[in-house]
Amino acid sequence: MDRRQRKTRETIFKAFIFLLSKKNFNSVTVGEIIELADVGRATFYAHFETKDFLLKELCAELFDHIFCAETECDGGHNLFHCDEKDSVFLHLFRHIQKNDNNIAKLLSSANNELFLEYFKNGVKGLVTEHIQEFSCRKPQIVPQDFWINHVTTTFIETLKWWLEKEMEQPPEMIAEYFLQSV
Amino acid sequence: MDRRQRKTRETIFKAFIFLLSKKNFNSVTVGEIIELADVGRATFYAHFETKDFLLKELCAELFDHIFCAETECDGGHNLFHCDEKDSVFLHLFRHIQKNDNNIAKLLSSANNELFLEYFKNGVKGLVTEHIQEFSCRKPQIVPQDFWINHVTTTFIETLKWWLEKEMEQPPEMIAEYFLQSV
DNA sequence: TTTGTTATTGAACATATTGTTCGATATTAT
DNA sequence: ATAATATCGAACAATATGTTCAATAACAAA
Repeated sequence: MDRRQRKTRETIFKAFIFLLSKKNFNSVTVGEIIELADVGRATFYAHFETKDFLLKELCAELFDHIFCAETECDGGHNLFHCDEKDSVFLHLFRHIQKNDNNIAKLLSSANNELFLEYFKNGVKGLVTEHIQEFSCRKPQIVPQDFWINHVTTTFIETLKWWLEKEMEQPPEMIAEYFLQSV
Repeated sequence: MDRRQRKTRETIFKAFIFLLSKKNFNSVTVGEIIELADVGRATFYAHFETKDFLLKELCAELFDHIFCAETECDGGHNLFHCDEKDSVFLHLFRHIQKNDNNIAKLLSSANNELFLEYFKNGVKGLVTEHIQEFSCRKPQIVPQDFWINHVTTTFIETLKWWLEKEMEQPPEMIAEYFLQSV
């Protein structure tokens, strides 16, 4: 990809993230974004069809690499499975707390619903792969897809609760809360 | 309240609900609402400051009366406590399935996030009042507000799951799913 | 019924936002 | 150097927002 493209793409993302931390998605206008990013109007629309597409691509950039880490289970960069004793979910909590790339910031912004909805898809994939670790606690009567959904949303809601508390608890404790309540 | 006011207020709500069932909140315009409701532009703004206020007042009208039913525990209209054996939550599931006032329709529309967020506040109140019924299952280590939040969101997510399945299961079964998984 | 009050109307209005177009300019890769 | 391409900026039509105002209709109380 052209360096110019990469640059404008990044500055637009940066401006967008900043504005999302100030106000909610609906009231952020394209005009504000391009003014803050200092790019031409035509340039914006050359990159993103609409504001909604901008959001989708931002989500993809933020979350996608997190949820495909199992496949590349080789080097030291792997977030998951590096320590057999620790659960995948503890690693996720840790990774979010490190706050490398604005994830925690966005997940706890006024628009958290927006991002959490996207985030949920990734978590659901993880849960589905690790569902056997929870199957012993599953009540007989509930269907499997209900159970997967329940474990997933319990993770999400645990995370939301943690973010609202401004992550004052250590990730180990939060992971324990999650595991205990499910 | 003036009959004229009540009438236009209702027709605006009706038009709004119809449009929300067709497309998402952001793409519904004031122009569409007043055209469908057949009221003047000035009339709309005499009733509602903005589209967001319209949404809030609609939520209030739909949900508020449901969540203060405990106080008026006298006549046969009472949704809760009429049968000591049944839980408050089973009654809620039943009431939603009856679908008197578009609640199920809106909760399962493309905008369900919008309404469920509002709905959640009411459920949280109910859960808080009935939390002792769940306290025996509460893990020791989790704080009380975490536990209340968990029970609440489990209810909400159970409801969402049910709505996605188009309420094919009887409310008794859903209430059982909910009670078992929490 | 009459009278004073209030809600609605419709049209016009300024303002803001969206998404597109196009020629000129600057940057990149070969 | 040259060809391709990204950006610019300004203008543009189309749409949406929210306000204003005088005329009209519906209401409540006498």
